[in-house]
Amino acid sequence: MLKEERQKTILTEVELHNRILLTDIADSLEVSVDTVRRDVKELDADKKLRKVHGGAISLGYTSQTTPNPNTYALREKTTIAEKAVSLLKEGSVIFIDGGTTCLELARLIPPHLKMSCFTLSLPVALELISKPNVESIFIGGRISREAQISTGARTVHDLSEIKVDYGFIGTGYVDALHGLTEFDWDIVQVKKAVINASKKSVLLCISEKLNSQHRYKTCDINAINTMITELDPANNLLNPFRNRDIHLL
Amino acid sequence: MLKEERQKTILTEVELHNRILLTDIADSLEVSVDTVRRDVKELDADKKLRKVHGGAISLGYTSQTTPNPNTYALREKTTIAEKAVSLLKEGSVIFIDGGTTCLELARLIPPHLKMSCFTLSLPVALELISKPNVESIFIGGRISREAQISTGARTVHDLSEIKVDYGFIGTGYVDALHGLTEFDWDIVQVKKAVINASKKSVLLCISEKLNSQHRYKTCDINAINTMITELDPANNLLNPFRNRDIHLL
DNA sequence: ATCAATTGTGCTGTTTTTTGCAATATATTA
DNA sequence: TAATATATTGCAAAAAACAGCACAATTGAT
Repeated sequence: MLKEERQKTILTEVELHNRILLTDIADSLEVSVDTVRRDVKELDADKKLRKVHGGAISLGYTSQTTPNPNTYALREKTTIAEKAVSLLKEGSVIFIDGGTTCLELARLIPPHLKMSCFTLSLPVALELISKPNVESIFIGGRISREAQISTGARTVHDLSEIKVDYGFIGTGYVDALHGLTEFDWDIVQVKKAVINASKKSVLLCISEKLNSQHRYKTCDINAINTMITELDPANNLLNPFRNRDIHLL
Repeated sequence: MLKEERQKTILTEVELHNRILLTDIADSLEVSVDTVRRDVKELDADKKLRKVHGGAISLGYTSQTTPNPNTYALREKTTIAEKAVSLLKEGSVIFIDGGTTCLELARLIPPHLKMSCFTLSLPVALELISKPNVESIFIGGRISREAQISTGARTVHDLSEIKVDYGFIGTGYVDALHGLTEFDWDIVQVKKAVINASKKSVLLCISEKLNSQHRYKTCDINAINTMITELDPANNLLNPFRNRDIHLL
Protein backbone atom coordinates (compact mmCIF):
# COMPACT_ATOMS: atom_id res chain seq x y z
CA MET A 1 0.00 0.00 0.00
CA LEU A 2 1.31 3.38 -0.97
CA LYS A 3 1.93 6.12 1.50
CA GLU A 4 -0.46 8.51 -0.24
CA GLU A 5 -3.17 5.96 -0.18
CA ARG A 6 -2.62 5.29 3.49
CA GLN A 7 -2.70 8.93 4.44
CA LYS A 8 -5.87 9.43 2.50
CA THR A 9 -7.46 6.56 4.37
CA ILE A 10 -6.31 7.98 7.67
CA LEU A 11 -7.74 11.37 6.83
CA THR A 12 -11.07 9.88 5.82
CA GLU A 13 -11.26 7.95 9.05
CA VAL A 14 -10.51 11.05 11.06
CA GLU A 15 -13.13 13.12 9.30
CA LEU A 16 -15.63 10.36 9.67
CA HIS A 17 -15.19 9.60 13.33
CA ASN A 18 -13.64 12.85 14.52
CA ARG A 19 -10.90 10.82 16.10
CA ILE A 20 -8.74 7.78 15.61
CA LEU A 21 -6.33 5.65 17.54
CA LEU A 22 -2.95 4.98 15.98
CA THR A 23 -3.13 1.36 17.02
CA ASP A 24 -6.53 0.88 15.38
CA ILE A 25 -5.32 2.31 12.12
CA ALA A 26 -2.11 0.32 12.18
CA ASP A 27 -4.18 -2.73 12.76
CA SER A 28 -6.68 -2.18 10.01
CA LEU A 29 -4.08 -1.07 7.47
CA GLU A 30 -1.73 -3.84 8.49
CA VAL A 31 1.29 -1.65 8.89
CA SER A 32 3.36 -0.88 11.95
CA VAL A 33 2.32 1.75 14.42
CA ASP A 34 5.48 3.67 13.64
CA THR A 35 4.42 4.07 10.06
CA VAL A 36 1.04 5.35 11.02
CA ARG A 37 2.67 7.66 13.51
CA ARG A 38 4.89 9.09 10.83
CA ASP A 39 1.95 9.53 8.50
CA VAL A 40 -0.07 11.29 11.12
CA LYS A 41 2.89 13.48 11.94
CA GLU A 42 3.05 14.59 8.32
CA LEU A 43 -0.66 15.21 8.12
CA ASP A 44 -0.42 17.23 11.27
CA ALA A 45 2.40 19.29 9.77
CA ASP A 46 0.16 19.87 6.75
CA LYS A 47 -2.57 20.93 9.14
CA LYS A 48 -4.92 18.27 7.85
CA LEU A 49 -5.60 17.01 11.34
CA ARG A 50 -4.36 17.39 14.87
CA LYS A 51 -2.05 14.79 16.31
CA VAL A 52 -2.53 13.99 19.95
CA HIS A 53 -1.09 11.45 22.31
CA GLY A 54 -2.31 8.07 21.17
CA GLY A 55 -4.12 9.19 18.05
CA ALA A 56 -5.39 12.10 16.03
CA ILE A 57 -8.39 14.39 16.10
CA SER A 58 -10.29 16.15 13.38
CA LEU A 59 -9.67 19.85 13.10
CA GLY A 60 -13.38 20.52 13.20
CA TYR A 61 -13.68 18.69 16.46
CA THR A 62 -11.02 20.59 18.30
CA SER A 63 -12.31 23.79 19.83
CA GLN A 64 -10.46 26.56 18.05
CA THR A 65 -9.22 29.03 20.64
CA THR A 66 -12.52 29.48 22.49
CA PRO A 67 -14.64 31.30 19.90
CA ASN A 68 -17.02 32.80 22.45
CA PRO A 69 -15.94 32.36 26.02
CA ASN A 70 -18.88 34.37 27.24
CA THR A 71 -21.93 32.23 26.65
CA TYR A 72 -22.12 28.64 25.61
CA ALA A 73 -24.55 27.94 22.78
CA LEU A 74 -25.44 31.60 22.53
CA ARG A 75 -27.36 31.23 19.28
CA GLU A 76 -29.66 28.61 20.72
CA LYS A 77 -30.23 30.61 23.84
CA THR A 78 -31.02 33.71 21.85
CA THR A 79 -33.57 31.76 19.82
CA ILE A 80 -35.20 30.61 23.04
CA ALA A 81 -35.19 34.11 24.47
CA GLU A 82 -36.84 35.47 21.34
CA LYS A 83 -39.67 32.97 21.68
CA ALA A 84 -40.03 33.88 25.34
CA VAL A 85 -40.21 37.59 24.56
CA SER A 86 -43.25 36.90 22.37
CA LEU A 87 -45.17 36.00 25.53
CA LEU A 88 -44.60 39.39 27.10
CA LYS A 89 -47.36 41.96 27.09
CA GLU A 90 -47.65 45.58 28.16
CA GLY A 91 -48.24 45.64 31.89
CA SER A 92 -47.08 42.11 32.54
CA VAL A 93 -45.59 41.26 35.89
CA ILE A 94 -42.98 38.60 35.40
CA PHE A 95 -40.14 36.85 37.12
CA ILE A 96 -36.81 36.14 35.47
CA ASP A 97 -34.59 33.43 36.87
CA GLY A 98 -30.79 33.34 36.75
CA GLY A 99 -28.67 31.58 34.16
CA THR A 100 -27.40 32.59 30.76
CA THR A 101 -30.59 31.75 28.90
CA CYS A 102 -32.69 33.89 31.19
CA LEU A 103 -30.09 36.60 30.93
CA GLU A 104 -30.62 36.58 27.19
CA LEU A 105 -34.33 37.01 27.77
CA ALA A 106 -33.70 40.05 29.95
CA ARG A 107 -31.43 41.42 27.26
CA LEU A 108 -34.06 41.02 24.56
CA ILE A 109 -36.93 42.74 26.37
CA PRO A 110 -38.09 45.47 23.99
CA PRO A 111 -37.19 48.95 25.27
CA HIS A 112 -40.71 50.33 24.86
CA LEU A 113 -42.42 47.58 26.84
CA LYS A 114 -43.80 48.72 30.18
CA MET A 115 -43.47 45.91 32.69
CA SER A 116 -42.63 44.92 36.22
CA CYS A 117 -39.93 42.39 36.57
CA PHE A 118 -38.77 40.46 39.59
CA THR A 119 -35.47 38.68 39.69
CA LEU A 120 -32.92 37.25 42.10
CA SER A 121 -30.06 37.18 39.65
CA LEU A 122 -27.46 39.93 39.84
CA PRO A 123 -26.59 39.82 36.13
CA VAL A 124 -30.25 39.85 35.15
CA ALA A 125 -30.89 42.80 37.46
CA LEU A 126 -28.03 44.73 35.92
CA GLU A 127 -29.41 44.00 32.50
CA LEU A 128 -32.90 45.13 33.47
CA ILE A 129 -31.57 48.47 34.63
CA SER A 130 -30.91 49.39 31.04
CA LYS A 131 -34.57 48.90 30.14
CA PRO A 132 -36.13 52.34 30.60
CA ASN A 133 -39.69 51.09 30.98
CA VAL A 134 -39.13 48.10 33.21
CA GLU A 135 -39.58 48.37 36.93
CA SER A 136 -37.08 45.96 38.47
CA ILE A 137 -37.49 44.43 41.88
CA PHE A 138 -34.67 42.37 43.31
CA ILE A 139 -35.38 39.58 45.75
CA GLY A 140 -32.54 39.72 48.24
CA GLY A 141 -30.81 37.03 50.22
CA ARG A 142 -27.52 35.27 50.62
CA ILE A 143 -25.76 35.48 47.28
CA SER A 144 -24.60 32.22 45.78
CA ARG A 145 -21.08 32.72 44.50
CA GLU A 146 -21.44 30.30 41.61
CA ALA A 147 -24.92 31.07 40.40
CA GLN A 148 -24.85 34.78 41.22
CA ILE A 149 -28.36 34.64 42.59
CA SER A 150 -30.04 35.09 45.93
CA THR A 151 -30.57 31.92 47.89
CA GLY A 152 -31.56 30.86 51.36
CA ALA A 153 -34.57 30.98 53.61
CA ARG A 154 -35.12 34.70 53.28
CA THR A 155 -35.23 34.53 49.52
CA VAL A 156 -37.67 31.64 49.60
CA HIS A 157 -39.87 33.45 52.08
CA ASP A 158 -39.90 36.67 50.09
CA LEU A 159 -40.89 34.74 47.01
CA SER A 160 -43.83 33.25 48.90
CA GLU A 161 -45.33 36.71 49.14
CA ILE A 162 -45.51 37.47 45.46
CA LYS A 163 -47.46 36.14 42.49
CA VAL A 164 -46.37 36.98 38.98
CA ASP A 165 -48.08 36.36 35.64
CA TYR A 166 -45.16 34.49 34.16
CA GLY A 167 -42.16 32.94 35.82
CA PHE A 168 -39.38 32.35 33.32
CA ILE A 169 -37.06 29.78 34.77
CA GLY A 170 -34.06 27.79 33.75
CA THR A 171 -32.92 24.43 34.99
CA GLY A 172 -29.71 22.50 35.23
CA TYR A 173 -31.23 19.24 34.07
CA VAL A 174 -34.55 18.16 32.66
CA ASP A 175 -36.11 14.83 31.88
CA ALA A 176 -39.67 13.95 30.94
CA LEU A 177 -39.80 11.29 33.62
CA HIS A 178 -37.75 12.80 36.41
CA GLY A 179 -38.74 16.39 35.85
CA LEU A 180 -36.48 19.34 36.61
CA THR A 181 -33.42 18.53 38.68
CA GLU A 182 -30.41 20.44 39.94
CA PHE A 183 -26.91 20.00 41.14
CA ASP A 184 -27.38 22.22 44.15
CA TRP A 185 -29.92 21.81 46.90
CA ASP A 186 -30.11 25.50 47.78
CA ILE A 187 -30.93 26.35 44.21
CA VAL A 188 -33.73 23.80 44.18
CA GLN A 189 -35.39 25.46 47.16
CA VAL A 190 -35.34 28.79 45.41
CA LYS A 191 -36.65 27.42 42.13
CA LYS A 192 -39.50 25.69 43.92
CA ALA A 193 -40.42 29.01 45.44
CA VAL A 194 -40.25 30.71 42.08
CA ILE A 195 -42.61 28.19 40.51
CA ASN A 196 -44.96 28.68 43.43
CA ALA A 197 -44.85 32.40 42.91
CA SER A 198 -45.79 32.10 39.25
CA LYS A 199 -49.30 31.79 37.85
CA LYS A 200 -47.66 30.22 34.80
CA SER A 201 -44.21 28.73 34.72
CA VAL A 202 -42.20 28.92 31.53
CA LEU A 203 -39.16 26.72 31.24
CA LEU A 204 -36.32 27.98 29.07
CA CYS A 205 -34.07 25.09 28.18
CA ILE A 206 -31.69 24.30 25.35
CA SER A 207 -32.28 20.91 23.79
CA GLU A 208 -28.88 19.67 24.87
CA LYS A 209 -30.19 19.44 28.40
CA LEU A 210 -33.12 17.25 27.50
CA ASN A 211 -33.02 13.82 29.09
CA SER A 212 -30.46 14.66 31.71
CA GLN A 213 -30.91 14.52 35.43
CA HIS A 214 -29.13 15.08 38.71
CA ARG A 215 -29.43 14.67 42.45
CA TYR A 216 -32.07 17.12 43.61
CA LYS A 217 -35.52 17.57 42.20
CA THR A 218 -37.14 20.91 41.61
CA CYS A 219 -40.51 19.74 40.32
CA ASP A 220 -42.28 17.33 38.02
CA ILE A 221 -42.49 18.21 34.41
CA ASN A 222 -46.24 18.83 34.86
CA ALA A 223 -45.51 21.82 37.03
CA ILE A 224 -44.33 23.58 33.89
CA ASN A 225 -46.93 25.28 31.72
CA THR A 226 -44.79 26.19 28.76
CA MET A 227 -41.53 24.76 27.65
CA ILE A 228 -39.32 26.65 25.24
CA THR A 229 -36.38 25.11 23.46
CA GLU A 230 -34.51 26.28 20.39
CA LEU A 231 -36.12 23.43 18.45
CA ASP A 232 -39.22 23.46 16.34
CA PRO A 233 -42.11 22.40 18.59
CA ALA A 234 -42.76 19.50 16.22
CA ASN A 235 -39.28 18.10 16.64
CA ASN A 236 -39.09 14.45 17.59
CA LEU A 237 -36.79 15.13 20.48
CA LEU A 238 -39.72 16.77 22.22
CA ASN A 239 -42.00 13.75 21.90
CA PRO A 240 -41.57 12.65 25.52
CA PHE A 241 -42.93 16.01 26.59
CA ARG A 242 -46.09 15.92 24.53
CA ASN A 243 -49.55 15.20 25.93
CA ARG A 244 -48.54 16.25 29.37
CA ASP A 245 -50.44 19.50 29.48
CA ILE A 246 -47.28 21.27 28.47
CA HIS A 247 -47.35 23.90 25.82
CA LEU A 248 -44.31 23.52 23.61
CA LEU A 249 -42.91 26.60 21.96
CA MET B 1 -10.55 7.17 25.04
CA LEU B 2 -8.20 9.98 24.12
CA LYS B 3 -7.37 12.69 26.57
CA GLU B 4 -8.63 15.37 24.20
CA GLU B 5 -11.95 13.62 23.92
CA ARG B 6 -12.30 13.48 27.64
CA GLN B 7 -11.45 17.10 28.06
CA LYS B 8 -13.92 18.10 25.40
CA THR B 9 -16.62 16.12 27.14
CA ILE B 10 -15.78 17.74 30.43
CA LEU B 11 -15.89 21.18 28.90
CA THR B 12 -19.26 20.54 27.30
CA GLU B 13 -20.70 19.29 30.56
CA VAL B 14 -19.40 22.30 32.43
CA GLU B 15 -20.75 24.78 29.93
CA LEU B 16 -24.06 23.05 29.71
CA HIS B 17 -24.73 22.73 33.40
CA ASN B 18 -22.52 25.49 34.73
CA ARG B 19 -21.10 23.22 37.34
CA ILE B 20 -19.91 19.65 37.66
CA LEU B 21 -18.49 17.28 40.22
CA LEU B 22 -15.24 15.49 39.51
CA THR B 23 -16.69 12.28 40.88
CA ASP B 24 -19.71 12.46 38.57
CA ILE B 25 -17.53 12.95 35.54
CA ALA B 26 -15.13 10.22 36.58
CA ASP B 27 -18.10 7.96 36.95
CA SER B 28 -19.67 8.68 33.60
CA LEU B 29 -16.38 8.58 31.71
CA GLU B 30 -15.21 5.51 33.57
CA VAL B 31 -11.83 6.86 34.53
CA SER B 32 -10.33 7.58 37.91
CA VAL B 33 -11.03 10.82 39.73
CA ASP B 34 -7.33 11.61 39.55
CA THR B 35 -7.47 11.65 35.79
CA VAL B 36 -10.46 13.93 35.75
CA ARG B 37 -8.79 16.16 38.27
CA ARG B 38 -5.71 16.42 36.11
CA ASP B 39 -7.82 17.18 33.07
CA VAL B 40 -9.74 19.86 34.87
CA LYS B 41 -6.49 21.30 36.13
CA GLU B 42 -5.23 21.59 32.57
CA LEU B 43 -8.47 23.12 31.34
CA ASP B 44 -8.27 25.56 34.18
CA ALA B 45 -4.72 26.47 33.22
CA ASP B 46 -5.96 27.03 29.68
CA LYS B 47 -8.68 29.22 31.10
CA LYS B 48 -11.41 27.06 29.62
CA LEU B 49 -13.16 26.67 32.96
CA ARG B 50 -12.62 27.37 36.62
CA LYS B 51 -11.62 24.58 38.93
CA VAL B 52 -13.18 24.63 42.36
CA HIS B 53 -13.00 22.30 45.31
CA GLY B 54 -14.63 19.09 44.23
CA GLY B 55 -15.50 20.14 40.72
CA ALA B 56 -15.43 22.89 38.15
CA ILE B 57 -17.63 25.78 37.09
CA SER B 58 -18.16 27.47 33.78
CA LEU B 59 -16.36 30.69 33.03
CA GLY B 60 -19.62 32.23 31.87
CA TYR B 61 -20.59 32.24 35.49
CA THR B 62 -17.52 33.85 36.91
CA SER B 63 -18.00 37.43 35.82
CA GLN B 64 -14.55 38.87 35.71
CA THR B 65 -15.18 42.26 37.22
CA THR B 66 -12.89 44.51 35.27
CA PRO B 67 -11.50 47.41 37.25
CA ASN B 68 -13.36 50.39 35.93
CA PRO B 69 -10.85 52.85 34.52
CA ASN B 70 -13.57 55.44 33.94
CA THR B 71 -14.19 56.10 37.59
CA TYR B 72 -13.85 59.74 38.37
CA ALA B 73 -11.00 60.51 40.77
CA LEU B 74 -10.09 56.86 40.98
CA ARG B 75 -6.79 57.48 42.71
CA GLU B 76 -8.42 59.40 45.52
CA LYS B 77 -11.13 56.82 45.92
CA THR B 78 -8.62 54.02 46.04
CA THR B 79 -6.71 55.85 48.75
CA ILE B 80 -9.91 56.13 50.74
CA ALA B 81 -10.76 52.50 50.20
CA GLU B 82 -7.32 51.43 51.40
CA LYS B 83 -7.81 53.32 54.62
CA ALA B 84 -11.24 51.76 55.04
CA VAL B 85 -9.87 48.27 54.52
CA SER B 86 -7.55 48.79 57.47
CA LEU B 87 -10.62 48.82 59.70
CA LEU B 88 -11.69 45.35 58.63
CA LYS B 89 -11.04 42.41 60.88
CA GLU B 90 -11.50 38.68 60.56
CA GLY B 91 -15.09 37.87 61.33
CA SER B 92 -16.39 41.40 60.87
CA VAL B 93 -19.95 41.92 59.78
CA ILE B 94 -20.14 45.02 57.67
CA PHE B 95 -22.35 46.89 55.29
CA ILE B 96 -21.13 48.42 52.06
CA ASP B 97 -23.13 51.17 50.42
CA GLY B 98 -23.37 51.90 46.71
CA GLY B 99 -21.27 54.37 44.80
CA THR B 100 -17.86 54.20 43.20
CA THR B 101 -15.90 54.80 46.39
CA CYS B 102 -17.63 51.98 48.18
CA LEU B 103 -17.17 49.82 45.13
CA GLU B 104 -13.44 50.41 45.44
CA LEU B 105 -13.62 49.27 49.03
CA ALA B 106 -15.33 46.05 48.00
CA ARG B 107 -12.66 45.54 45.38
CA LEU B 108 -9.84 45.96 47.88
CA ILE B 109 -11.11 43.51 50.47
CA PRO B 110 -8.22 41.06 50.96
CA PRO B 111 -9.03 37.64 49.54
CA HIS B 112 -8.11 35.78 52.71
CA LEU B 113 -10.34 37.84 55.00
CA LYS B 114 -13.32 35.93 56.34
CA MET B 115 -16.28 38.29 56.68
CA SER B 116 -19.96 38.78 56.25
CA CYS B 117 -20.94 41.63 54.08
CA PHE B 118 -24.33 43.22 53.46
CA THR B 119 -25.00 45.48 50.54
CA LEU B 120 -27.81 46.84 48.42
CA SER B 121 -25.67 47.79 45.47
CA LEU B 122 -25.62 45.49 42.46
CA PRO B 123 -22.07 46.37 41.39
CA VAL B 124 -20.80 45.92 44.94
CA ALA B 125 -22.52 42.55 45.20
CA LEU B 126 -20.94 41.40 41.96
CA GLU B 127 -17.58 42.47 43.23
CA LEU B 128 -18.06 40.65 46.52
CA ILE B 129 -18.77 37.42 44.70
CA SER B 130 -15.15 37.27 43.66
CA LYS B 131 -14.04 37.29 47.29
CA PRO B 132 -13.80 33.63 48.24
CA ASN B 133 -14.09 34.18 51.97
CA VAL B 134 -16.80 36.79 52.08
CA GLU B 135 -20.40 35.82 52.69
CA SER B 136 -22.50 38.32 50.76
CA ILE B 137 -26.06 39.18 51.63
CA PHE B 138 -28.04 41.38 49.31
CA ILE B 139 -30.83 43.55 50.64
CA GLY B 140 -33.49 43.42 47.96
CA GLY B 141 -36.02 45.96 46.84
CA ARG B 142 -36.99 48.16 43.93
CA ILE B 143 -33.83 48.79 41.97
CA SER B 144 -32.96 52.40 41.32
CA ARG B 145 -31.90 52.70 37.72
CA GLU B 146 -29.42 55.49 38.29
CA ALA B 147 -27.84 54.39 41.55
CA GLN B 148 -28.04 50.66 40.85
CA ILE B 149 -29.13 50.02 44.42
CA SER B 150 -32.21 48.73 46.18
CA THR B 151 -34.59 51.40 47.39
CA GLY B 152 -38.09 51.66 48.73
CA ALA B 153 -40.01 50.67 51.80
CA ARG B 154 -39.05 47.04 51.67
CA THR B 155 -35.36 47.83 51.60
CA VAL B 156 -35.71 50.22 54.51
CA HIS B 157 -37.66 47.68 56.48
CA ASP B 158 -35.18 44.89 55.84
CA LEU B 159 -32.38 47.15 56.98
CA SER B 160 -34.22 47.78 60.23
CA GLU B 161 -33.77 44.14 61.10
CA ILE B 162 -29.99 43.97 60.95
CA LYS B 163 -27.12 45.45 62.91
CA VAL B 164 -23.62 45.40 61.49
CA ASP B 165 -20.27 46.28 63.08
CA TYR B 166 -19.37 48.84 60.47
CA GLY B 167 -21.50 50.56 57.90
CA PHE B 168 -19.39 52.01 55.11
CA ILE B 169 -21.44 54.64 53.39
CA GLY B 170 -21.02 57.25 50.73
CA THR B 171 -22.87 60.48 50.33
CA GLY B 172 -23.73 62.89 47.59
CA TYR B 173 -22.93 65.97 49.63
CA VAL B 174 -21.41 66.67 53.00
CA ASP B 175 -21.00 69.77 55.10
CA ALA B 176 -19.89 70.18 58.69
CA LEU B 177 -22.93 72.26 59.49
CA HIS B 178 -25.65 70.68 57.38
CA GLY B 179 -24.44 67.12 57.62
CA LEU B 180 -24.95 64.54 54.86
CA THR B 181 -27.40 65.52 52.15
CA GLU B 182 -28.65 64.00 48.91
CA PHE B 183 -30.28 64.90 45.67
CA ASP B 184 -32.77 62.05 45.85
CA TRP B 185 -35.33 61.51 48.57
CA ASP B 186 -35.55 57.75 48.12
CA ILE B 187 -31.84 57.40 48.55
CA VAL B 188 -31.97 59.39 51.76
CA GLN B 189 -34.49 56.99 53.26
CA VAL B 190 -32.23 54.07 52.51
CA LYS B 191 -29.11 55.75 53.85
CA LYS B 192 -30.90 56.63 57.06
CA ALA B 193 -31.79 53.01 57.46
CA VAL B 194 -28.21 51.96 56.80
CA ILE B 195 -26.86 54.30 59.46
CA ASN B 196 -29.45 52.93 61.86
CA ALA B 197 -28.36 49.42 61.07
CA SER B 198 -24.72 50.17 61.83
CA LYS B 199 -23.07 50.12 65.23
CA LYS B 200 -20.47 52.42 63.73
CA SER B 201 -20.91 54.47 60.59
CA VAL B 202 -17.92 55.14 58.40
CA LEU B 203 -18.25 57.85 55.79
CA LEU B 204 -16.16 57.47 52.66
CA CYS B 205 -15.94 60.80 50.95
CA ILE B 206 -13.50 62.48 48.59
CA SER B 207 -12.41 65.95 49.70
CA GLU B 208 -14.03 67.50 46.69
CA LYS B 209 -17.42 66.92 48.26
CA LEU B 210 -16.56 68.70 51.50
CA ASN B 211 -18.66 71.77 52.17
CA SER B 212 -21.38 70.96 49.68
CA GLN B 213 -25.05 70.38 50.33
CA HIS B 214 -28.33 69.60 48.68
CA ARG B 215 -32.06 69.34 49.22
CA TYR B 216 -32.61 66.27 51.39
CA LYS B 217 -30.83 65.48 54.60
CA THR B 218 -29.59 62.04 55.54
CA CYS B 219 -28.19 62.82 58.96
CA ASP B 220 -26.15 65.23 61.04
CA ILE B 221 -22.43 64.97 60.85
CA ASN B 222 -22.44 63.64 64.43
CA ALA B 223 -24.16 60.51 63.29
CA ILE B 224 -20.90 59.57 61.61
CA ASN B 225 -18.27 57.85 63.72
CA THR B 226 -15.39 57.80 61.27
CA MET B 227 -14.81 59.95 58.26
CA ILE B 228 -12.32 58.88 55.63
CA THR B 229 -11.07 61.17 52.90
CA GLU B 230 -8.03 60.89 50.69
CA LEU B 231 -6.44 63.73 52.66
CA ASP B 232 -4.06 63.50 55.55
CA PRO B 233 -6.19 63.65 58.72
CA ALA B 234 -4.22 66.74 59.75
CA ASN B 235 -5.16 68.62 56.61
CA ASN B 236 -6.69 72.06 57.19
CA LEU B 237 -9.63 71.30 54.96
CA LEU B 238 -10.83 68.93 57.63
CA ASN B 239 -10.77 71.51 60.39
CA PRO B 240 -14.54 72.04 60.41
CA PHE B 241 -14.97 68.38 61.21
CA ARG B 242 -12.64 68.27 64.19
CA ASN B 243 -13.82 68.11 67.78
CA ARG B 244 -17.16 66.71 66.83
CA ASP B 245 -16.60 63.21 68.09
CA ILE B 246 -15.64 62.19 64.60
CA HIS B 247 -12.61 60.09 64.02
CA LEU B 248 -10.75 61.36 60.98
CA LEU B 249 -8.76 58.90 58.96
C1' DA C 1 21.86 -2.73 -16.45
C1' DT C 2 24.61 -1.27 -12.48
C1' DC C 3 25.62 1.19 -8.59
C1' DA C 4 24.94 4.82 -5.33
C1' DA C 5 21.70 7.67 -3.15
C1' DT C 6 17.29 8.30 -1.42
C1' DT C 7 13.12 6.97 0.65
C1' DG C 8 10.01 4.07 3.15
C1' DT C 9 9.35 0.67 6.56
C1' DG C 10 9.89 -2.09 10.62
C1' DC C 11 12.57 -3.16 14.63
C1' DT C 12 15.03 -2.16 19.09
C1' DG C 13 15.98 0.22 23.16
C1' DT C 14 15.19 4.42 25.63
C1' DT C 15 12.52 8.34 27.09
C1' DT C 16 8.25 10.57 27.87
C1' DT C 17 3.38 10.66 28.82
C1' DT C 18 -0.51 8.95 30.83
C1' DT C 19 -2.93 6.78 34.28
C1' DG C 20 -4.23 4.62 38.61
C1' DC C 21 -3.00 3.78 43.31
C1' DA C 22 -1.63 4.71 48.00
C1' DA C 23 -0.16 7.73 51.67
C1' DT C 24 -0.49 12.09 53.41
C1' DA C 25 -2.16 16.74 53.76
C1' DT C 26 -5.82 19.97 53.35
C1' DA C 27 -10.49 21.54 53.07
C1' DT C 28 -15.31 21.10 54.07
C1' DT C 29 -19.21 19.89 56.81
C1' DA C 30 -21.82 18.60 60.76
C1' DT D 1 -14.06 19.50 67.34
C1' DA D 2 -14.45 15.03 64.69
C1' DA D 3 -15.62 12.92 60.44
C1' DT D 4 -15.74 13.02 55.70
C1' DA D 5 -14.49 14.54 51.18
C1' DT D 6 -11.16 16.35 48.27
C1' DA D 7 -6.14 17.64 47.01
C1' DT D 8 -1.54 16.70 46.67
C1' DT D 9 2.43 14.06 46.15
C1' DG D 10 5.24 10.33 44.88
C1' DC D 11 5.44 6.15 42.61
C1' DA D 12 4.95 2.33 39.42
C1' DA D 13 2.99 0.11 35.34
C1' DA D 14 1.46 0.59 30.81
C1' DA D 15 1.15 2.91 26.67
C1' DA D 16 2.99 5.85 23.43
C1' DA D 17 6.62 8.70 21.37
C1' DC D 18 11.16 9.06 19.89
C1' DA D 19 15.81 8.19 18.06
C1' DG D 20 18.73 5.33 15.81
C1' DC D 21 19.55 1.50 12.89
C1' DA D 22 19.05 -2.06 9.31
C1' DC D 23 17.19 -3.41 5.27
C1' DA D 24 14.29 -3.40 1.24
C1' DA D 25 12.29 -0.74 -2.48
C1' DT D 26 12.70 2.96 -5.48
C1' DT D 27 15.03 6.37 -8.04
C1' DG D 28 18.49 8.48 -10.92
C1' DA D 29 22.65 8.89 -13.10
C1' DT D 30 26.09 6.77 -15.49
